[in-house]
Amino acid sequence: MTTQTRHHHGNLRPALISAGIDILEAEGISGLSLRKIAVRVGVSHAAPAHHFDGKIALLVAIAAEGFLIFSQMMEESRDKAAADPRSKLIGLCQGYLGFAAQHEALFELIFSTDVKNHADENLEKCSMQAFQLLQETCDLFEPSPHGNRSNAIMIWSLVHGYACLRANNKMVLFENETNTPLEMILPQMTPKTT
Amino acid sequence: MTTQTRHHHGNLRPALISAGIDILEAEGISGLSLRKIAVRVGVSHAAPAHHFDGKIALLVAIAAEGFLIFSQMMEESRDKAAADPRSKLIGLCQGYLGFAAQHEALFELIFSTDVKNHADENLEKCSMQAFQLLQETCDLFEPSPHGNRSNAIMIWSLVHGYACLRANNKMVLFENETNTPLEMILPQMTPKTT
DNA sequence: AACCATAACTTTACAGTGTCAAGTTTGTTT
DNA sequence: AAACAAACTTGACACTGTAAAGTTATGGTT
Repeated sequence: MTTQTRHHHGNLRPALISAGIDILEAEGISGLSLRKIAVRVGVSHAAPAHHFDGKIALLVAIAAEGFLIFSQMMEESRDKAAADPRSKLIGLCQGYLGFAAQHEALFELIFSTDVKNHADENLEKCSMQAFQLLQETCDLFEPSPHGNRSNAIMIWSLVHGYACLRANNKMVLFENETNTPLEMILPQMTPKTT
Repeated sequence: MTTQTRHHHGNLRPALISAGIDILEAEGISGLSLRKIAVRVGVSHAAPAHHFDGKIALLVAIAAEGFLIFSQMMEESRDKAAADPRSKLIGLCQGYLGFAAQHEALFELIFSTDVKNHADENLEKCSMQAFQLLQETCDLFEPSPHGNRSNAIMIWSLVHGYACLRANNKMVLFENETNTPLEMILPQMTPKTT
């Protein structure tokens, strides 16, 4: 009941995830260690082991949280956009790119091999939710003649690749077109008329 | 002149790079350590320090080598394709995807933050060469109304994103369309008539 | 109220990592 | 033959993740 220092932290699991995100954003993936997280939360270096089955499991939990922020930014940006399908899609993609730019390390983490190779139910749920947003926004358009979902695959690939290449500074190869807006590279698709 | 064990290895630098690639392909990025590389080459754990300024510098050298393989696969695949522009482009992109699939860890490395944040002349040269291939293949088509290079930006983003998402098994979300061929998502562009 | 089982956390220890400083061997130059 | 620089080794250090064993708090039962 009192707020004095207790032997039991009491809320350690979420605190570790939150501290992990902080360190991640400040120092990048390579600067993130279990022991640093433990110090920041004010707990012994072995404490995380009682809440996460190894470092990767903590990374996965952080990644799940990352997917939530990811979804949130995409949804918010889409909702702010005008009502027509193309504006909605561009808004969503701007959210995608915004997340990649503002949460560089987190973006790297959620698509990292470490995380992908560690099956986790909650992570699966959170990542599905993010891609569901993309899917349903693509569904505002007529399906491609090539198949129901090839629009979504194309858009997703396009915006993801664009985000990666921008993060890698590869776009500087294209001189001063560094900020090529989405409008230029998003292909024309026909909105549904329903 | 003799082949007996010498104190001096004599060819250590390239040997370290080569061993590094081997371990990388076998165990992934997280399994790659300087000491493992040293052991595999049959040299002391501190030997690499005399040829590379720290681990990252060795990773960068490996990445440069990776970009060479990358270019080689794209070029080979493009040259095997039919003569028309679209076939050439699809061939090149198949090389791109083939590299990402067959050299998963190397693909991850060459686009990693560690490597990108370490300026290196040779790496710059090798990566430029890879993207030059993509650029010149896109130049077989009429430039987009949005600008000279927006075709290349679009194609590059598209194929890179597609490669990443496939590597991350995210395509399973799209049921059995896992192997959606490039033809379906590559947009139509008008070949030059020269 | 006393007790105890269990969860939460600490302490200690260990193997593996990258890096540095100091030594040894080899090859080359003079 | 001597001197010197390059190539490599040895030993040490701080940091990492993980495991085992010990300590402290919590909640429930009687």
